[in-house]
Amino acid sequence: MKTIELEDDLYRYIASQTKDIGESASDILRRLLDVSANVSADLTNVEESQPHAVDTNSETKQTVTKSPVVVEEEPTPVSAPIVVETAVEVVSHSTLPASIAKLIKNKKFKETTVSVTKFIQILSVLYAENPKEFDSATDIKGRKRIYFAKSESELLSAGSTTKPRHIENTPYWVITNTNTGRKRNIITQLMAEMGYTHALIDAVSQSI
Amino acid sequence: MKTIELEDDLYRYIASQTKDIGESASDILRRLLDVSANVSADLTNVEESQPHAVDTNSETKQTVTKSPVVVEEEPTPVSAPIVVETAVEVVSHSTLPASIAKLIKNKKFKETTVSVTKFIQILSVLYAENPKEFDSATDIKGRKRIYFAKSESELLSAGSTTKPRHIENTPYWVITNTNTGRKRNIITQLMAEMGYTHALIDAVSQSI
DNA sequence: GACGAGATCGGTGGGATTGTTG
DNA sequence: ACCAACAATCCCACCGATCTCG
Repeated sequence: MKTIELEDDLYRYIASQTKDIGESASDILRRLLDVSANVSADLTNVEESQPHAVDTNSETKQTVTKSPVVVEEEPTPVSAPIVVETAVEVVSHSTLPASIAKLIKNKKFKETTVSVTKFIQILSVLYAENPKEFDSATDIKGRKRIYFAKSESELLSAGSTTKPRHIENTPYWVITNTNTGRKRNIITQLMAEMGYTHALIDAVSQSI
Repeated sequence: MKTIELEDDLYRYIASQTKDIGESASDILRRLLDVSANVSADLTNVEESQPHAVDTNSETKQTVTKSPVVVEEEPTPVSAPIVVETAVEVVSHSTLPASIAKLIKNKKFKETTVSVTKFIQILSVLYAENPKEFDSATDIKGRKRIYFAKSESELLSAGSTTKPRHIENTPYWVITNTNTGRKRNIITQLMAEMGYTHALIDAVSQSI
């Protein structure tokens, strides 16, 4: 066995070409490159685990902060009205404000109890505000999963049950199978990389 | 960067497809698979500059071209973001600065809190700066462990739980299971043997 | 691949701390 | 016995995704 390095996007592309569950990198590449296998054994290493440790779960810490940004609450019509679909609620058509500062003050937004919905909306607005910065900040990722991608399949292939969701009015998809604490983390990391101020970042994270 | 394992013959086949001297595995595979590089390359300028994304109406221009991956867009009632295809693309190698002096001033680098990450990056750049000197300096070692080797297994066999890591864009692997102090030591010893000035060595060690 | 959301808890990686050696 | 240098155990914070609950 030999080891080679691949840039992340290339790796994801290759992974996404998996046809059979459990295929190795070699299997996939052989198919793509049309190179037939030689007849020899290939072993797969199994990782062993460590005894576990104490669990301190601090992913969800609540600190109430006031948003430092003073903005008008008036919802500004954005070019594209977005459709919020919920099984429970009645809200169907809403218009997202043009800036996050406004979004998090928006009445409809604040009334939402479903954090995934807020999560997606925040991302949508962040993209609208600055597509380029958003673009380059989407490389944030967890230990195994990637958080953003331009296709559902890319996210699916980097983890199991990631529950990808499309971000409205955006070429991006996000992972959704996370607790609220992690959703806040993702927003925090993303905004930090996009260059937002600490204060605004806090306010937005808090709003989920 | 991601690492994958390939069966030997497949590896040899891919290596044999090298067209330009010094091509990386990614370069070769991109050509063979017809996957273009994404332009992102976050070569964050050393001398600062993160636009504070407060202002909105900036142009929405998409420049990232994607691989053959199918992007499934959800039908939106209104005009979806337009993806402009670009032919231009160059960057494919590492996004690290070319010299340690720059590396330790780099914003992204300084923001990193994980010392292992910085450790690896420093080594990667040191190698890039002077592979030959680096080469001959890698013989430094501890009482039982060796610190550098060209393969993971070599390091594993010279100690228990050494947590070897591959140094990007380099044929080397390093030991990682050390406290920060020792990481500094290793850098210090290495750079000393490579002939760097005391001042620079200090600055770099300090930066971890 | 079809119920969705997300808290809970098992897993893992970082590296300070503690044990070991000359 | 003590000290400095080194090794690697082990605790903690972070991350993933299963599983509970509405």
